[in-house]
Amino acid sequence: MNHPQVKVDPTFQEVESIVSDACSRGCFTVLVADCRVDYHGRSSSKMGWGERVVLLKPDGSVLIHRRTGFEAANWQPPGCCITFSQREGELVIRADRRKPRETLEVICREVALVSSVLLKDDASLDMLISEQDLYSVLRANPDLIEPGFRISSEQKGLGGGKADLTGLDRSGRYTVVEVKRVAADTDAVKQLYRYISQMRETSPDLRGILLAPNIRPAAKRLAKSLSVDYRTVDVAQCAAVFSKNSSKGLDRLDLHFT
Amino acid sequence: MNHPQVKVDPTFQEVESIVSDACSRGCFTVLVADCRVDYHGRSSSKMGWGERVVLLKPDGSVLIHRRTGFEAANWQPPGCCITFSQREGELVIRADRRKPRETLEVICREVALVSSVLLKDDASLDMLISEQDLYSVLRANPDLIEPGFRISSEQKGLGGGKADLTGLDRSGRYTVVEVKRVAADTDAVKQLYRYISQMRETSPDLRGILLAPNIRPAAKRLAKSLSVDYRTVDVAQCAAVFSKNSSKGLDRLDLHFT
DNA sequence: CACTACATGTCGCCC
DNA sequence: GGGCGACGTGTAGTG
Repeated sequence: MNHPQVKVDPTFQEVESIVSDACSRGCFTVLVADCRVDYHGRSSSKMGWGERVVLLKPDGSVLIHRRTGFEAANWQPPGCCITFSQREGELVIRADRRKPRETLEVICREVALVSSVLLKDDASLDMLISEQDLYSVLRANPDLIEPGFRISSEQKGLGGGKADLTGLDRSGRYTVVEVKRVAADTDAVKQLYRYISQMRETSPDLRGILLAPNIRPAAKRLAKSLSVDYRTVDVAQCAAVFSKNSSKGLDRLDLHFT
Repeated sequence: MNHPQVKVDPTFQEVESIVSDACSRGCFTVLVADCRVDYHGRSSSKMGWGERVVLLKPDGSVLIHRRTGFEAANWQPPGCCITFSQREGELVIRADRRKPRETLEVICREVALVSSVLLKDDASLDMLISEQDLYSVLRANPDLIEPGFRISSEQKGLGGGKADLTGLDRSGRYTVVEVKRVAADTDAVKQLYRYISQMRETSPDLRGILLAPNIRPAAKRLAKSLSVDYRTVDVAQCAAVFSKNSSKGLDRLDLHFT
């Protein structure tokens, strides 16, 4: 594994030299600094002096993390231009974005640690049970939607969006199915209803089924009032089916539930 | 400024001792490690071996950052329980969340750097032009909504949500105003329409105005079909008014546009 | 605890 | 490049 370059209590000179070297070599840089931060762009923010962890990535993204909280206090997305300068005994890290025009300035009065490392990382991040994977399992096991259900299309384009699944229920009624991997909220109901209301102009007998692990109370009420049916799907079971068959090297079309 | 504790190429023993010490003292920990990551919860993901930067915060949040990209590849929000263990020559960092039940495992086969530091940071992060601030400016300058407009209420609670502003237009027609700091999308129109449709039961002559810097075409069409009016607001101008008056120490009630 | 609206959301897909 | 919807969205405010 690549050795990180580390310097405790560096001078601003050392920070600049280490970081500019890091940038040119595509390194990931971590700073611990006593700084204040100004941001201007879609919004504006100002954060006073305090000690934070600053991440500088080789793709031009910047993250300023405070002691607590999941989200970065300030940031700049990938693709922005990072420059350094010194003024009045302070080190200024500036990250500029073009579109939308946004500027971020990290003014450091002291840097406690600078570290840069060339990260070797070719792995892919695989979401093991995405909404797509759910479709695969459902396509191979339409009974999980409703006993006797027959799927006729997947991701069928409709005005203003795509219907997840369409098909015929056991009584032969044409049905649009909206699949959610997480709890269905009112937006999911509205989304499904948008498809249905368009198609009902031509086929008034159309059914709508919202398929999700569970449903929020407000969404349930809305579904009821809009005559949209709701059915539960066991995502864990689908994930098990999916991973079981994936490990056998089967194509998604053959993900049969046994 | 507090000195960071740093160790290059630490043994797993050293990592555990440094990090457990860090956690107990409320320190912020940064690891550079060759690791793979498993996540299970609302979704599931698997990421193979690679070198990443792992942040462990004293509030229990975990972030795993890869070489590029703004977002963390895997994470755990604040409040989760972090434990360490060693098995088969690997260091396992486990972060568990209760609600929803989610688990994150970072399996390290090598740690290149561990650093922990007690961050001193009492500053507040001030967003200089929030939606609230926009209301302040609009309240003091209702003509920015529409010439002759008179505001009667702010954040008025309605069934299932809050109307940003209500008031009377120059002709005395009762009006609900939905304010957006960014481009208005279809959700904004739907949100406003929900308020209006409820209130139209009692006052059928009700107007709805969507006030935003600009509007998406789909939202514009929807607004038209639902008889919701749309007007632009210059957020930059409002921000200028806001900051100008704020610097004079004026109360929000007095943010007059001059 | 559940629901709602906001976010410098970011990201990826498709036109 | 802009529009549009999804996200393990997270977060704050409120009943």
